[in-house]
Amino acid sequence: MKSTINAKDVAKLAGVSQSSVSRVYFEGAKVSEKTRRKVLAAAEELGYRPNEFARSLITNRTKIIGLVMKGVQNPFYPQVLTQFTAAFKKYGYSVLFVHTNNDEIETEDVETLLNYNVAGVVITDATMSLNVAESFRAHHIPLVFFNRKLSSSDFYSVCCNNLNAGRAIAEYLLMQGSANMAYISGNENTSTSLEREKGFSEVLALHNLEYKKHASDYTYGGGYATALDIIEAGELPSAFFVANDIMALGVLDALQKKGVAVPEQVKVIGFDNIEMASWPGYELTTWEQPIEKMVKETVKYLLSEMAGYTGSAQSVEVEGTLIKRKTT
Amino acid sequence: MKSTINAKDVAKLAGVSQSSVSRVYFEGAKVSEKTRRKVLAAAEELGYRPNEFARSLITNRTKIIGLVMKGVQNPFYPQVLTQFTAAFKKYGYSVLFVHTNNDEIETEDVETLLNYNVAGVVITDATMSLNVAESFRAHHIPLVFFNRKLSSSDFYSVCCNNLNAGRAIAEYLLMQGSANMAYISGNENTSTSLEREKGFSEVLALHNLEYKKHASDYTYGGGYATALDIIEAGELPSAFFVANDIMALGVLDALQKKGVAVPEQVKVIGFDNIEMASWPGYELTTWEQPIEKMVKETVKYLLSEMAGYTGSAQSVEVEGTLIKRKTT
DNA sequence: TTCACTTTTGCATACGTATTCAAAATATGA
DNA sequence: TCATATTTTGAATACGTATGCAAAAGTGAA
Repeated sequence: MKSTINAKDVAKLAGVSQSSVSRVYFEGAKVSEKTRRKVLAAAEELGYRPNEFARSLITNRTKIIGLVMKGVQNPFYPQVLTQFTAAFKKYGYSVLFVHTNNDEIETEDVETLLNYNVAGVVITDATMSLNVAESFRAHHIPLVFFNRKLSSSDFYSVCCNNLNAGRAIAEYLLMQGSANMAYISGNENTSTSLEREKGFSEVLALHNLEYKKHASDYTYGGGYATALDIIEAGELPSAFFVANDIMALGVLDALQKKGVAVPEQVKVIGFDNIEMASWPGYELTTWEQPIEKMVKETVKYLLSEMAGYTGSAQSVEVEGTLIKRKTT
Repeated sequence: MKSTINAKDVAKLAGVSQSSVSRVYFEGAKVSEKTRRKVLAAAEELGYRPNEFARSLITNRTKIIGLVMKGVQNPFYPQVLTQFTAAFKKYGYSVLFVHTNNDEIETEDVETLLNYNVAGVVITDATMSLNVAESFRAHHIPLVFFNRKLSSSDFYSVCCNNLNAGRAIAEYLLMQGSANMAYISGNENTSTSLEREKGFSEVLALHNLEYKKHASDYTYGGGYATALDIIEAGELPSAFFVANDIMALGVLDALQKKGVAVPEQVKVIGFDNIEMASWPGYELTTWEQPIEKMVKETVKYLLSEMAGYTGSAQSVEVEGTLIKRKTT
């Protein structure tokens, strides 16, 4: 089998010109039904597939989306990854996966994205300096911050409505009769953690209630250690709002270890609704992030920007839902 | 900023030919130190980066590795994904992520990999028909099955030594005084589940011991349901060997729900050593798969095949380690 | 200096596709 | 039927790079 069958080969066999072959494979080009059939038959016979690199070279466009991710320890993100790949596949786009250890995407990875001239970029977990974000803009590469906002917010971002979620959670806990609450935060420089807290504190303030804030880091270990500290300091509240599920699981395990009854002594509510939250061992009440919708919004924007770049910025917020289980 | 600065632009500014610019960026080409400096200075000034697509078009090679994955619900695999991206990055390769829902990779995804003329392919979770695997061979694209073996084993595979692991686990449980054991399998057509069982049963047979096999599916829910069935049928053994950790966690939760004491009444041992196995709520004894080594072996093979294709097949088995915790 | 030899450079070309433009084919209308 | 409008086609070219080949530049010995 010859490894490189090109449009010219197909053209010869089909008895048409290379241009016609090209047109058959180019979305929206005009070809008569007759030549289309001839070309497809010849292509089938030869096992022809258009060379993506030649295409990209001449169109200066690609069908590759760069997806930047950091925290794969949190099961929420792998799920995001697969949903994105599935969603993009529908439109013929493939995903170039970029993993960063640091919070901020490394220059090397930025170069990769630029070298491959990706059609668009999704940043999930990680952050990106303003400089770098601007350089994508200069190249007219659309960019979406997924579940994060850049402080200078003239970039597009898609989030769950964290403010409303925080409010609803506070109201729910109040309704359940909790008065002495605590918030266990994620990494403190993330917009998600800050906004969840903001909504939460707003509502408590309306009821003239104080709450204690404990800084943590969005990891299981962090949640576990933080809860242990709180218990040992004798500062147990009547309810914990934990900034994400994986931390909340750590909190639950710490409570269990210390023999604190959930939800009788302490209520716990998480955020994300990862699969593990529904496990019989946990049955965690939580706030569901509507991943499908968020992904859909992201893809919609990227597709429209790829069709015609505007660089428009917006902060899209999708509403989530409270999932009541056994920890409240 | 002009979006497309090419080698000719750099050449003009540096006062050399386009070929010289090309040679500066081509690994192993000969350029004098003087022109190299001139070119790099000019490139820096213009913000030049070589166009990957033009490169790939002419060299007929790429720096893209296709990574095919199915089960992201099992935390083992996201970890594998990040380790691969990190390892490949060192050598300048990027990862094209392909997610498949079915066990077998879909034709559409195969086409994607071929269209992008990937330099190599890693199949982790999924399987691939012999036909498809052969077509990669026909294109001289090296292929590694990671943690899986194809039945017709003339393709390269890298696994943990599952046979030895199964043996060691049986011996360990025997030493702990268990006699009446049960194996909870993963998907039954996977080489991993079969080989783990084979080693396990070998050793038990040597001691003239029977064991009960329960078919399950490598998911938490599967482990949970299977264990519940066993308990309700009154068939509780003195020890469970569970084919992976995520299932073992389900088993532990089922046992806890039914008030079965672990390890007093039943011992449980898993496989993989995912992060959650070490959580205080579980403390699962398990078998550690040496991911780093497995990844390293895979990358080593792919790099050598990319340097010069041989299509050689081998079944590499890396030894794992028993991690003793509180469930045995 | 001259000559032989090695290294470096530039020219020209090729990779496989999309796209412009003019020519050819086809459809339309009277 | 012919003349005109419309659609389809093919030839030629461009995209940005790598590379074979020959010319140029550099090196070293005598």
